[in-house]
Amino acid sequence: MFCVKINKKGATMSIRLGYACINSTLSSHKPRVTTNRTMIKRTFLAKGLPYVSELIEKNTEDLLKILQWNEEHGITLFRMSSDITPWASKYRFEELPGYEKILSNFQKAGNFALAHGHRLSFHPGAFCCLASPREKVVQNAIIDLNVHGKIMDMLNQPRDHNAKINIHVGGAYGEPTVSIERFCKNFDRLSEATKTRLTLENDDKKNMYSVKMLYEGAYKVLGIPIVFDYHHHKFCAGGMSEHEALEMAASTWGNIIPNCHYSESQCIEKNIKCSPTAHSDYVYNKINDYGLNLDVCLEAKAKELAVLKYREMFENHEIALRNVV
DNA sequence: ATAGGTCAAGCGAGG
DNA sequence: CCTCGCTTGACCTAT
Repeated sequence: MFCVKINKKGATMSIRLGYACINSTLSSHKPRVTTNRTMIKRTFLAKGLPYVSELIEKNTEDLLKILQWNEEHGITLFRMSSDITPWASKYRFEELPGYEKILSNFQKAGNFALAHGHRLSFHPGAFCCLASPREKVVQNAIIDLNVHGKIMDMLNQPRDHNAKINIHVGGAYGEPTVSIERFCKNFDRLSEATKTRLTLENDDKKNMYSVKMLYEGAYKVLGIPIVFDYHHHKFCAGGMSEHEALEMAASTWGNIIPNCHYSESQCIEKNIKCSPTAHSDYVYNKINDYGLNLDVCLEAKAKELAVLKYREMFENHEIALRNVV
């Protein structure tokens, strides 16, 4: 079924664009506006929770500022940075001296998002391996994921995949079928706040997880929706075309708008030798939605500027054309 | 103020 | 064996 969204100007569009973690415009302001204040281990050990609390208070204040900037620029899809709460797997938020303020900041930001129809998400790090054969690694992954679930709760976000916490399976260990079974077993150990929001993304390495493998190994077992990454699919297609893989991923979302990632290769953009999986600053091609209604997070180094540029290249142009016709 | 080296965690790919 | 890439450049010290 084809759904059409109407934006404020009354134009039709079937892709909502967003970006990840950093607003480059605001982070170059003085004083800078960022949610990415963090610290190295030595500083964490030396300064402890009071300093952590101080940074999180600033980060959470700035989250609201970024969302306000997004609202002013018509961007309603945003992936939050896990750096917003540095070292959060090592303490409980309630232990922080500024906890009340932090909770309040989170609530303000989350309520702003709800009030203006913004969709927020997380993408916890590559170190988060729920499929690991090593129990200690799994325990760390569970703690880290549950921190993200807790933050989504503090943000008053729904306990469903609108407020997604997206990860990769984390490792195939040469036996992907066995490893994704282990992933499913460990999924049960997560908190409700996390389980209800968790999604899985296809990998960019051919010995890891394609959309089809995620579908068979995790969606059919647990109902976990699949985030389709256009760029990754090029390196791990699992025998499917882009269209087929996107359709399959989109079918896992029920009544929630499917979330996708889109990026392009830096070596092509810059005409240099580099890893083909490294991301470009901007994106240059029109994203094919194959007639689906999608939320697409641009993974481009220029961040929000890449969203604005994409719109200039494609959406404004289309609107202009439509007005002519 | 800025440059340069360094930085929690896991895994897989490539040299 | 080492480095890179990944959710992301930011932190910290010396100058």
